[in-house]
Amino acid sequence: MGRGKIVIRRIDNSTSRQVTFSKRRNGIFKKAKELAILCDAEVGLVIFSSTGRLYEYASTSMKSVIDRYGRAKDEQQHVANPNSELKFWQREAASLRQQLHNLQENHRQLMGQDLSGLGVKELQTLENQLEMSVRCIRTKKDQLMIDEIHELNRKGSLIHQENMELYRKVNLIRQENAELYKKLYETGAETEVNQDSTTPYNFAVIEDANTPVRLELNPPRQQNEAEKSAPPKLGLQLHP
Amino acid sequence: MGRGKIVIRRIDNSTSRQVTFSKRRNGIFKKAKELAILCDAEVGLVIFSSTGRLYEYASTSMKSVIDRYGRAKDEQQHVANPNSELKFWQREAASLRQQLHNLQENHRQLMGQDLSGLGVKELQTLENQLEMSVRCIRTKKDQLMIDEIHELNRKGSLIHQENMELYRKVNLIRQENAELYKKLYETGAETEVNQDSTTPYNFAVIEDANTPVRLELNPPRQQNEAEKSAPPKLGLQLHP
DNA sequence: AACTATTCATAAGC
DNA sequence: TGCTTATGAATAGTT
Repeated sequence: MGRGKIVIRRIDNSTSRQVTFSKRRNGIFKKAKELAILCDAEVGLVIFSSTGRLYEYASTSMKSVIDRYGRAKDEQQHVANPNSELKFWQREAASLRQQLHNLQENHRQLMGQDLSGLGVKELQTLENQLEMSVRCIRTKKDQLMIDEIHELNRKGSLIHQENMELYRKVNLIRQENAELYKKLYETGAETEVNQDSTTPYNFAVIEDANTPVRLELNPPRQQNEAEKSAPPKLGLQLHP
Repeated sequence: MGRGKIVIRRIDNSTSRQVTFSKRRNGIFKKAKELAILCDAEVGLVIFSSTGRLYEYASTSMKSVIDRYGRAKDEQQHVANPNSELKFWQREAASLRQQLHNLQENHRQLMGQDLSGLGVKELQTLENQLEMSVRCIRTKKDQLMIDEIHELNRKGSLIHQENMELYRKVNLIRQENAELYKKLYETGAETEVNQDSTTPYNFAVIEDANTPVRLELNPPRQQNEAEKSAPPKLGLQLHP
C-alpha cells in the first residue's frame, strides 16, 4: 500500500527507515487498539526502535498483560509454583475475572445488546424478566411519588392551619386596632392605619386521595381584600 | 477496508467477533513482523482473545522483550520481589471483587430488586433503559419468528406445489386405470381396483404477508374422496 | 475458507 | 515532522 510495492527487508537508508518506522508504528498501534475494542481482547504491544527508544501500548495495562502472559505460560508448562499463596490469589483473580465476564455478558443482554446467540424462547424469558423489572421499578417509583405527594399534603395542611390561625389573629388585632382608632378619633388625633395585611401563599388540601392521582399546581394568587372570609382553596390539589 | 465502513466498538455477534479477531490478529502479526524487519526494531506482541486464549509474537524472544521492557521501565524490581507480586494479586483480586460487586448491584437493580437507595429520577432512568431493552429484545424475537414463519411458508409452498403435481399424476394414473379396467372388463376378467389414494397433509399459503402477521395453525385433515377437485386450502395461513 | 467491493494504510514526493 | 496522493493491502460482508 503506497506509491509502489516494497519488499520486506531492512530499509538501508536510515532516514526513510525512521520515517517508515514512525508511520508504521502509528499504524500498528491503531490496529492493536481496534483489535482490543472490536474483539474484546487484551492486547499488549512493545516496540523498541532501532535507536533503542521504547514505544508501548496495552489495552489494559502492560503489567496486567505481562503478568497474565507469565501465568498463561506457567499454566502451559504445568510448572507448579511452590508459592501456594501466590497461586491462590492468581486463581482467585482468574475466577473473579471469569465471573465478571459472565456477568458482563448477562448485563449486556439485559441492556438489549449482544442478542445474536439467543433463540426465541430465551428472548421471551429475557423479555418477561425485563417486564417484571419494569413493573417493580414503576411500582417503587409510583410509591415514592405518592409518598412525596402525601408528605407535601401534610405540610400543606399544617401551613394551611397556621394560615387560618394567623387570619384569626389578624382579624382580632384589626378589631383591636379599630377600637383603638375609634378612641383616638374621639380624642381628636388623626393617624393613618394600614388597612392591608399581607396574605401568604396558601394551600387547600383534600387528603383522602389514593392511587392513581392527578396533580395540579396552580400559581399562587395574592389577595388583599376580603380578609374576613375564609382563605380560598387554591394551589396543590389532589383529585381522586 | 472492507465491504463497508465499521465503527470501532465491540462486535456484538460472537461469531463475527471471532472471525474478525482471527483475521485482524493475522493482520497485526504480519504488520509487527514487517515493522521489525523493515525498521530493525525489537517488537513484542501479546494478545489474549476474549475467550482467554494467548497469541504472541516476538521479533527476538518474548523473554528478551519483557526483560528489556522491564529494564527500560526500571521496574523489574516488583517482578523479582515475590512479596510485592503477592500484593499485586491481592490488589488485583480486590479490584475485581469491587467491579463484580458494582456490576452485581447494577444487575440486581436491572432485575427490579434492591431499589431502596434510588430516587424518582434514577428509577425513571432505569425504567427507560429497561423499556429500550425490551424493545430491542422484542424486535429481535419478532424478527426471528417472522423469519421462521417465512421459512415455513416457503417450505409449505413447495410441498403444496408437490401436492398439486401428485394430484395431477394420481388423476392421470386413475384415468389410465379406468381404461385398463374397461378393457379387462370387456375381455371378461374381474379385478378389484383400489379407488383410494392417500392424500398427504397440504398447505395453502398466501405469500405476500408482512409484519405484523397473525398466525393460525389448523390440524391437518385427512381426505379420502373428491380427489378430482383441487386440494382444498387449509393448514398454515397468514393474514396480513 | 474463498471471494470481492471497499475502505484503509502507506510509499513516495514535497 | 506534516500533508498530499496514487496505489497496494487489509478486511467486512457474502457465499
